[in-house]
Amino acid sequence: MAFSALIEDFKSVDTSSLVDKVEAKLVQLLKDRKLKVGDSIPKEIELAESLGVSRTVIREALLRLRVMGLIESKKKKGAVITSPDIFGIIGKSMSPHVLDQDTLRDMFELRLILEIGMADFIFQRITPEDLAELKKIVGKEPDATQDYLFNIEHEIAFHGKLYEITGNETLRKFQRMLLPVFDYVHHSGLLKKQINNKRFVSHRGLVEIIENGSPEMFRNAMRNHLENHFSRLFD
Amino acid sequence: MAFSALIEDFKSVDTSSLVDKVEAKLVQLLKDRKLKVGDSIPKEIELAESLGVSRTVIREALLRLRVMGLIESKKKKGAVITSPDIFGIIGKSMSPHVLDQDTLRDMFELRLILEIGMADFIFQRITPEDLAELKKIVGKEPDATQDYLFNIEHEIAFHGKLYEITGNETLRKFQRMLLPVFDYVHHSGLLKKQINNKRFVSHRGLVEIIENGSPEMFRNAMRNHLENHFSRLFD
DNA sequence: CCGGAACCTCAAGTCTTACATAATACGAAT
DNA sequence: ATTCGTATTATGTAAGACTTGAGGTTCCGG
Repeated sequence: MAFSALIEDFKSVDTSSLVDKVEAKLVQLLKDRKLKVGDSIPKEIELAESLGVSRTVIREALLRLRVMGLIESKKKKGAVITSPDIFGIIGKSMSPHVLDQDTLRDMFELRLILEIGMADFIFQRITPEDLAELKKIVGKEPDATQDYLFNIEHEIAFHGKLYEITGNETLRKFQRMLLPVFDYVHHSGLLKKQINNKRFVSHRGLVEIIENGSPEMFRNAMRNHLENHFSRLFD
Repeated sequence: MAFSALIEDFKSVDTSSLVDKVEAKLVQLLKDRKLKVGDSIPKEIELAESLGVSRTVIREALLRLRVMGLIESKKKKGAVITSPDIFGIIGKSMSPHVLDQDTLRDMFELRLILEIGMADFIFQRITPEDLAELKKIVGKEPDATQDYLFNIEHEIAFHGKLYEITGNETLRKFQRMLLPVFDYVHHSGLLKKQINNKRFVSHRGLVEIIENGSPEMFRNAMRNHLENHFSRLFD
């Protein structure tokens, strides 16, 4: 079919803007050069001249890379490669208000998935100090009647510590990004079912399992601990 | 100490650039106005005038929002709000080559966490059609001696289907982002331990559990299924 | 009355030039 | 030699002009 081939050709005319092309070229340049973090790239003017476009276009392309966290530009040094802090970047752009409801719900679920799934890493990497700190945290565990804000604070401290124990920095960042979303979903009217405050496995119980149990036991206990959230999703 | 207080004061001097401020103002504007997707924001020139800065600055601020996926600008229409596709955005910026080793390893682990943690959602939301498709996929499960590429393809098909079953679109996007990273880490020399090809619980076994078992059983089976990866991390 | 072609308009995209700012390098002065 | 100031340099900000392409309008022909 000469026709479909032709269509394909038409499709392939680049509808992309100048900046798009430059951006692609720069990214490719970065990849090719096997750049390391801290390495610096040519000056804006040099790039402009060598690519035959204005400095404006170069700046816009560089700006994109900067927003994506690929580079960082200093006043005199020019631009240097940086290791992108993925979730830091998204975190900025992602306040709950701008996300649609489906995504919000998805992220709510994502937290549950993570905390159940990370059992093995907790057991593998926990140190005696970690355990001591966990015990200290649950030592102050408030009962259900206690002040609401204090409960929240305690929740964050405990679960945050668990993430920390996994030794997975990316996971922690991810959690920090999820945190406001989770809170938002939890309290906005997004989930129809009411908040259930039955207590299942407590933080104390989880720590007990971390100390004497297995990842398998922990997963089940955590699943149980999170039952209040699950029931709002599933019932 | 008057000194440290002074230092604190000095820290609080506004080191942010003009564009930073404008960006913040715009984001705030978006939040305040309770904008809906598809709504459009003022023209660049108007913004420039009303904020008292040059169009250049406005453009850069807008560009940031665009890169973050908050807005989209058309030739004549001006800029309109869009629902940000979080992982789509990062996916673009995030080829394995630009990530440092720790982050790569973190993301490798993240996949393991997700697949173990998502058990409940699979059981809750699977449909008979999903189950049939899973069976069809494992029906073609290659044995270990088979062609390497075919194995990869099969892996992706099977695990990808599991993500799909969870009904969590954000999770799927996250996985698609993780995929190349996982593959990269798996084959680069990042993990010292050799690839182990012992077979543990098979895909077939997982499907069997999905059909007749419980989330609890599935988590353990999946943990076992992924043992080859875990052992490379832990041993 | 309707369809559509030619034209117009507008806002974003691109380019150019000029100046401001901040970090570094280097040299002079104490 | 240390310190201060100055020159240099590359990014940051500004302003103005021109280009482009998508939307709207007019007006002609059916």
